[in-house]
Amino acid sequence: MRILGGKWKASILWHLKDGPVRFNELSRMLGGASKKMVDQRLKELEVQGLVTREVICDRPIAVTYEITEFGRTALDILEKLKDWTEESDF
Amino acid sequence: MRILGGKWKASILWHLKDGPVRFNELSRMLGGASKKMVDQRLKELEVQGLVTREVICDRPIAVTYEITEFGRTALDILEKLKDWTEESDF
DNA sequence: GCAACCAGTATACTTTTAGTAACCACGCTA
DNA sequence: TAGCGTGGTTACTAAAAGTATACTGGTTGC
Repeated sequence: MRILGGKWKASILWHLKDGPVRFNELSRMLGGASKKMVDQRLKELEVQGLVTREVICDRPIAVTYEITEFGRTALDILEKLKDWTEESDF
Repeated sequence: MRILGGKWKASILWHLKDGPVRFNELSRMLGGASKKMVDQRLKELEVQGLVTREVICDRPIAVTYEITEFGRTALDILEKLKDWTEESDF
């Protein structure tokens, strides 16, 4: 729970599952999350090795975030959790 | 995360896996958790249907908490999470 | 030159969660 | 009858998590 808990980490991983996504795109996907939150969570996920940060070009500054193989193993478990919540009546 | 998150719920379910446990016994098992914390989490788990509360009013007031079948399905997933954290280097 | 977009940073604030300490009513035992 | 253990409750504080808003410095397109 310390590693994957909180309001946003699972959502971030979920939104990265189909490939790299840019910072602002991700912010929009997450709707209610402030940039600060997205930024903080991404930094944590990067330190944890679940996500990688890549600067695509300096000129029009572009950064993408991509889920790692290790991050996908986390996502597998999060999907099981999701299935469980959907089977029950929460 | 809203359902199973927080610092104590997973530990409580874990300690109930081998059968009913009394309130104070559970408090001691959880070490650093105050009675208030244990009480609050148990109430939530009861509302969620993961745990049942039974008053065994033998005259010396005794209450036990027991994990439900549904609670065990949650425990299965929490064990997967635990395995995952142990495979990685957290 | 201006607006809008990019990837952030800074600061202040509110809300939620965790935790402490003291208390109650009851029963048992020395 | 004093002190312990049982299952709580109440009032409070501290810390973590999240929100809001403004800001920087650069780029793109008109």
